[in-house]
Amino acid sequence: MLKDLDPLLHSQLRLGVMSLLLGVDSAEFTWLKEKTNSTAGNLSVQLDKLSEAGYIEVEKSFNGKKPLTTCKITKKGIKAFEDYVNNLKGYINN
Amino acid sequence: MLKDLDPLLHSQLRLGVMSLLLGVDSAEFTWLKEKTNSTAGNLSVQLDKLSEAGYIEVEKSFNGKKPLTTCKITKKGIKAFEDYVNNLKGYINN
DNA sequence: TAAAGTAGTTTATAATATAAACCAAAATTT
DNA sequence: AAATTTTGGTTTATATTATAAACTACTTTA
Repeated sequence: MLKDLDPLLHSQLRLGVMSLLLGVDSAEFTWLKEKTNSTAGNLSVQLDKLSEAGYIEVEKSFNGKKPLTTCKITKKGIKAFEDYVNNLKGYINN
Repeated sequence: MLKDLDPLLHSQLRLGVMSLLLGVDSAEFTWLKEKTNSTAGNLSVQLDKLSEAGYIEVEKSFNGKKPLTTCKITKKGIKAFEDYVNNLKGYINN
């Protein structure tokens, strides 16, 4: 039977962010923005959602005097991603 | 680079319908409703969207005097599904 | 023949995604 | 050195989407 897909991950931009974060130790806002080809506003909102869900950790610091936002996937995020992929397979593997 | 996901397919209910239709010759409205665990209203709307996109064909007939809605995936729908899955793999494989 | 069930559609509302507008500071241009 | 543009974002408004509620039309059952 088809399993429900975590609505937090079933969003192109949030899924893209999570996918990218899985492959790195941590990532900067601007890098994610470039890689996902998203607008800063949209990315900012979606990062907040992932952060509130505990799927990522967002650290806001300064690089000299410029703001620097760094993101890192959490254990919970990795688990959620894996579950999502497993459920998704029910849809796409016939 | 992450490819865009067809927004028509990147919806749990519509993806579920397409997935189910791939495995059968054709399917009745009530069967899809049961399998996807959706409400009739939601299913009706989403079938319309898939139909308008040419991803499925919807045939409305009568079973005796009861309405009977039958759905069938189209070639275009199969292609769109395959493309969607391929693009999705960029997000979930690694 | 009244009530309940079937098979849907239409419309209204809630949720979501996205874009536009904005902010503060830094770097660049004139 | 004052004005303009760029960087790195956030906030807010709007458009899109999903979902639920209400409705239609007909049928079956009590």
